[in-house]
Formats: sequence, structure tokens, C-alpha cells
Amino acid sequence: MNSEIEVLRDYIRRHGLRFTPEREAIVKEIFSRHDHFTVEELYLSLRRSRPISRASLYRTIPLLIEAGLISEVFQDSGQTRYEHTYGHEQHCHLRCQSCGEVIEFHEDTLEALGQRVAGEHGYRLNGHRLEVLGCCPACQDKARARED
Amino acid sequence: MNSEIEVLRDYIRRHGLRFTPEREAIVKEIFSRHDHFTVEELYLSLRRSRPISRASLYRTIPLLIEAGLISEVFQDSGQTRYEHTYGHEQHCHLRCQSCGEVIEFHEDTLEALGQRVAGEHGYRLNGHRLEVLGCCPACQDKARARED
DNA sequence: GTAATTGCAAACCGTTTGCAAACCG
DNA sequence: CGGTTTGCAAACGGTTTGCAATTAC
Repeated sequence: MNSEIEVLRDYIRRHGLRFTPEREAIVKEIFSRHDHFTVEELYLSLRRSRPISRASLYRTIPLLIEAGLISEVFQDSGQTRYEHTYGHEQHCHLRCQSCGEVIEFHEDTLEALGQRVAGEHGYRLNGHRLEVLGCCPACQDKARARED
Repeated sequence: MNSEIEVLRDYIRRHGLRFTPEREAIVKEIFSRHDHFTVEELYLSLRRSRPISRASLYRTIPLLIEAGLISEVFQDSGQTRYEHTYGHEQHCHLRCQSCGEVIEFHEDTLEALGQRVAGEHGYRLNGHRLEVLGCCPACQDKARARED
């Protein structure tokens, strides 16, 4: 259990870095959440249990991405939203461009598609990101109401 | 010909806005390029032929997106990159996360996939965005060299 | 002991905004 | 003419960075 911590320890060991309480707390907090979080949201919830600076967060995020624990999901009015991806199947996002609602869904065929496209160009595949963009039922209703 | 200008005129007429030389120049410049541009790049190239302010660009971009002429492609170290999409088939991007190289490719099956997923959740479909992320041959070589 | 990490505050930089002048329809 | 758009410059806000103190190994 807590295998995400092991992944972090491994990554840190292999790169000659230091395993700090801050980094441990960040990873634990991230893996206790199940949402698309911003750095600010992460900062506020971590702050409730321990002191930490935003700078440490901003410096830790790229490291966690490198280690394969989290990834960027999308931009949300200027802020980057992340999710923990380690231990999860890849999934895609259906997003309402009007209210920002996000629905996740799986699509098995994309893995093979990614492999094929990457292979055709000699790329090493890291992953893929599919967003289906649209307008959710509620926002369609609102738009309709506005036109009357 | 110049149908992107017609699209803009239509959009402007329908919304009670004004057709200005600035907007015309912006659209012309965008459709003469065939790359993934940032606002700053657009600003610099427009500036070569006429005076324009960054503010006008930043205010015009959302309008062109609304009108269906351009779309955001991805974030590139903090800046948003756009491309003109009107009159083009939807396409996907294979991107090297190390050097930023982008290769475009078509994938017909995604349209149907988008339709299906949107339909299943009552969404009106606007489009989709697929990025395949990886590491290009050149950057793989560099990484390998670094490890020796 | 020594190099890595932290926290703080200031710097950065892409983007947004208030306002007065210019301009489209 | 009236409401929209422009340019300017200042403000904004998320992210990065320099630096001195602290800490992991």
C-alpha cells in the first residue's frame, strides 16, 4: 500500500534527490483527493494540516509529473488543473465549455491509436489526452432561455 | 474566396458588432499563417505592416473562437497557442514533450467517438482535441547521450 | 559536511481592464 | 449621433526565482 510514496522514493533515489516531509505530504494529499485540482486548491487543503509554501508546491509538481504520478488535465481560466494518474487507467474528458463540468470516460482504442501514431514517427509514447468539448444539457437550456 | 472574412462579417452582423480594419487585418494575418501561433507572435507579425495594440488582439481572439474561425491548440510554457480551424478538417497533434515539436495527423474515428460520448450525456458536441504525447527521435538520442 | 530543499518576498509575464479618444453604422 | 472599438497604461494573478536558513543523507 501507499505505493505512490514508493514510486516517489524510487524516483528520488534514482535522481539523487532528497525525500522530505513536504514532498511526502504533498503526494499523500494529492492521492487522497479524487478531483482535478489546482495548485491553489492543493495549497489550501495542505495548509489545514501543516505549514507549507506555495513555492514548494510549484517546485514539486514538475517532479511528480516526471515521476509519472500526476499529469496536467487542462487549463481552467488561467489555472492548470492536475489529476493523479499513477495506478489509474488512462481516461478521457468530456467537458462543457460553458460551465466547465467534466465527465470522465474510458476509450480503449486510444491506447492502440497512440502506439500506432507514435511508432509511425519514431516517437516514444508517453500518453495521450483526449478532450471532447461541448455544451451540457443545463447550459443548452440556459442558452435557449436567453434567446427568448 | 476570403470566406473567413465573410464568416467574420456574418458573425459581426448577427451580433450587432462592428466590422473594423483591425479585425479584418487580424483575420487576414491569421489565415495567411499555417502554424500554431501565440498572441505575441501574431502581434509582432501584424506590427510589421500596421500599428495595432496587444489589447485589440486579446479582445479579438475570443470573438474569432466564438465565430468558429480559430481554436486553442495547447499551452506552450504559459502561452496559449492557436490555429485557424475554419475550412479545415479536424486533426490531432502528436507532440514531443521535450522539444515541443508537433506533428499533425488525421483520425476519422474520433468524430464518431465524440458524437457517441456527447450523445450519451446529452451534450451538444462542439469538437474534440486529441494530443498524443511522447518523445521525438532526436530528444530520445539526446537523453541517451546524457546518460553516458 | 555538503548539496538539496524550504519559505519568503520580489520578480515575471501573459492576459485583462478602466478610461478617454476614435470610429462604425 | 450613440454605442462599439481602439490604444494606452496600469492592474491582475498564476507561476518562477534569488537568497539565506534549514535539513536529508
